[in-house]
Amino acid sequence: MDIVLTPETPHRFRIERRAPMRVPGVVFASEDLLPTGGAEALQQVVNVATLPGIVTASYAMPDVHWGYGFPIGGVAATDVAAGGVVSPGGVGFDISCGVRLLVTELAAEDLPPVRERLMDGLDRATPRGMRGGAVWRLTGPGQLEKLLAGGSPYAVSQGHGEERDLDRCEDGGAVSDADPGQVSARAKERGAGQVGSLGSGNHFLEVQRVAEVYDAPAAAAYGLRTGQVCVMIHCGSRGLGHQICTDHVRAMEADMARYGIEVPDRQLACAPVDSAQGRAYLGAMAAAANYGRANRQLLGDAARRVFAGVTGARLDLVYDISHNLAKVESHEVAGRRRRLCVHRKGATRALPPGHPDLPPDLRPHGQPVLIPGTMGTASYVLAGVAGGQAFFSTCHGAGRVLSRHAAVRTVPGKELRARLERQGVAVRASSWRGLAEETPEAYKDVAAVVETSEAAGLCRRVARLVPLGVVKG
DNA sequence: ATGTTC
Repeated sequence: MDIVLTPETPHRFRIERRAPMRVPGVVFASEDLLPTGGAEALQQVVNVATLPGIVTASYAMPDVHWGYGFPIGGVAATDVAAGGVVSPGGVGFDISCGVRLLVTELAAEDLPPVRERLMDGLDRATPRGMRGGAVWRLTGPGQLEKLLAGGSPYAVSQGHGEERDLDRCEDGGAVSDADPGQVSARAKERGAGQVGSLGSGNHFLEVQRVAEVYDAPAAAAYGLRTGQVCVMIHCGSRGLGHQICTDHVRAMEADMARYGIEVPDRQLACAPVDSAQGRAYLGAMAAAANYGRANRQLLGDAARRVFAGVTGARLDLVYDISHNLAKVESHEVAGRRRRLCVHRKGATRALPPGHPDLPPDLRPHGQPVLIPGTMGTASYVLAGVAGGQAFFSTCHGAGRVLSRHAAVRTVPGKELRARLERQGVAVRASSWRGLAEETPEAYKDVAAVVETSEAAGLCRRVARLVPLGVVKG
C-alpha cells in the first residue's frame, strides 16, 4: 500500500492509522532525511504499529533505515498490562550494542609526537575482526554466568576498571533482571571467548578531539572541554547476543499462534511481556545487555592501560549507553502511569534534566547521549531534554544509505585509508573490505541527523568530536 | 550486527 506522510512540523511526519495498524506512525525527519528508494523502512514503521499492546505511536528517528522486522531507528512501547508484546526484532541481533566515551587530560596539540605509538598500542590491545581473541580469558567455573548476571560491576570487581566507572554507566553497568538460565549453551559457547573484543562492521575504537562545544555547562559537567583528547568505543554483545536473538525469534515464531498473535511480517515474531516466552526472552536479553556493557568495560580498560603506558594520561569515563535494548519503564500515557516495554532499536534513551535515574552531578543537564559518527567525519555528545517525545528517545548514529555490497564498489579499502590519513586520521584496519564497507558515502550526514533530532525536540547538542585515529573492527 | 548460509 502507498504510505502517505503528512507533515506535522518541518521535522515530524505522521502516518495515519489504518487497519491493521493500532496506532499511527510518527517519523522524525527533515524532507532531506526521509527514507527513499522503496521506503521499506516506512513499511516497517507501519508493520510495528500493528503489534499487540502498542501505545501512542510507532516512531522512527531521523537516522531510520531498513532493519530486521523493526526499522533501525525505531522506537515502540507496549502496555504490559494490556497484553503488550516484546519482540526480539525490536531490539536487534546486536543486543545492547552501544557506545562508551572516555576523556583524557591530554590536549590534542600534544598528541602528534605520540600518536603513532598510541595507535599501535591500541591496535595491539583491541581484539577485533575475524581473528578472534579477547581481552579477558574467562577461566573459573561459572565465570560467564557471573558476568551475564553482573555486567560491568562484575568486571570491575575482577580488576577490570575503576569503581567510579560504574557511576557513569546506564543502569550502573548492569540490569538486575538478567536470567543466564535462558541463554542457550550455544550462545554461551560463542560468547565465552569474546569478552573484550570489538567485533566488525560499524564497530570501532576512535581517538578523537573535542572540536566544538554547544552547551558549555553540560559539557563541563560531562567532563568535556574544547581541544581535549577522548576515546570512543562502539561495540555490542558479539556472537552471544546474536545467538540469543536467533534462539528466541525461532521459539516465538513457533509459539505465536498459541498466544493468538498475528503479525504482518514473520520477522516481527513476539510474545506477551507477561508470558513464559516473553519473560524468557527478556531474561536472556538482559544477560546479553550485561555482556555488552562488560565488553565495553573491558575494551575501555585496555585502552586506559595503553594511554597510561604511552602518554601517562588517565582516561575518565563520560558515559556508557546502549542503543539496542528493550526496557520495562514507567511512562504516562493518556494521563495514566503505565508499565511499558519500550523497544529502542538503533535509538538511544535520552532522560531529561532532573530525572532521578541520573547521577546527581549530571542530573541538572540531562542524560549524556553518545552518537558514533561515520568513520572520518564526526561524532556527537547530546543531552536528553524535557518533553518526553518517543518515550525519551533520540537518534543513535548516521544511518546507512548504501548496502555493504554497494559501499565496497565505491572505493577500494587501501584508497580509503590513504584518503583518511590525508585528512589527518590514523587508520588501523582489521580488513580492507571491512574498511571500505564503512566508507562515509555509505551513510547519511551525521550532522544533519543530530541537527534534525535537536530541531524535532528529541535532544540537544552538547559537543562535536572529530577523529584523530580509528581502530576499525 | 553475525564462527557474513542450518
